[in-house]
Amino acid sequence: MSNELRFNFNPFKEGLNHVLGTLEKDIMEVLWKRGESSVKDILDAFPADKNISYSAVITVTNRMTQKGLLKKRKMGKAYLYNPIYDKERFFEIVSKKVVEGISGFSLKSAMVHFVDYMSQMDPEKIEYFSKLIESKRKKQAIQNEYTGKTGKK
Amino acid sequence: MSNELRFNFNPFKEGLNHVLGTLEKDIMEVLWKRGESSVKDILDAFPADKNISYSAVITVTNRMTQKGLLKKRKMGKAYLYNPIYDKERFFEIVSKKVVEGISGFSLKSAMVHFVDYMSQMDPEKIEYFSKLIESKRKKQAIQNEYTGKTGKK
DNA sequence: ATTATATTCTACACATTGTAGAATTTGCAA
DNA sequence: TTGCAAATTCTACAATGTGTAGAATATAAT
Repeated sequence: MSNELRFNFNPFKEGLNHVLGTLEKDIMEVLWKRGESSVKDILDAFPADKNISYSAVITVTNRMTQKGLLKKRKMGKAYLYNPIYDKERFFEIVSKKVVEGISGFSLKSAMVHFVDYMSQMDPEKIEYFSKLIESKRKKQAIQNEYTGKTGKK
Repeated sequence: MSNELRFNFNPFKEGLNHVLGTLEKDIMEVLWKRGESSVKDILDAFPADKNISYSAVITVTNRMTQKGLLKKRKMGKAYLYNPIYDKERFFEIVSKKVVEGISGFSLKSAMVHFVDYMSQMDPEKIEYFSKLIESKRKKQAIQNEYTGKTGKK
């Protein structure tokens, strides 16, 4: 069984909802905040006005477990759920996969729009990015000296 | 009625299937190749071994029309379908939206992985990219001289 | 052993995509 | 002008993903 994390990216949503459904997102956020939690814990953590059944939560946490988002372990009579990836790592994984995907889809467009996007941001952002690239280029240049290669991987 | 193009991006597929279903993709490719075509034209353009019904194609072309991918016009007794965006433009639109999405999702990760991705490519690619950025920075610097602003939008 | 509580099972709703049969419409040709 | 071939529309089912929850069942702790 492949346990690799699978997801879709919806460009028309925001934040975690790019990748997760509404309830999935709520659950994920509770787990990241509280750490390992039972279904009851999760329900208790929801705002009082959020009316959602025990069953609904359990169904979704189990689906998330199958999807490779959560792991669970039995503790007493209940299961405790915990994210497989912490929040940073999760964003990391999604970013990587989407960036690779969109780069493979159309590298040139991706580059152009990426720069466009950044140019609307702080100059700091673009600065940081420039530095990232320069350091990468230097690394490559050094490697090429050693290997005599062209840099193509 | 909002006619804006809507799509999901599946990072685990390839090429057009990042964004389109299998049949949708086949249809789109026929239309980009042949230009305006009837359902029959599309069916004829499919490889002989591809067994797909007239109804199936018509259903999907109509759904694609609703989704903002195709437009249709009546010609004789049949409808002719045509992509709203040519292939370049389509890739353009998808790239832009996904890049904006993933940048908003996690700019720093996006930057890092974007550079990583390119560093596995030709040095030319990274070079091109560096230039894009530098020219953008210069443009901004000039603008700032005029406006006295910080560059923040 | 009882019981509160947690799980499992099942199921329905909606959205997207693939698929296609049946019924109906329609344009053109004779 | 009418009849037929061809095209459309209508309807429907399957699979997948997500939200939702009731009913039945299992189980741990007292």
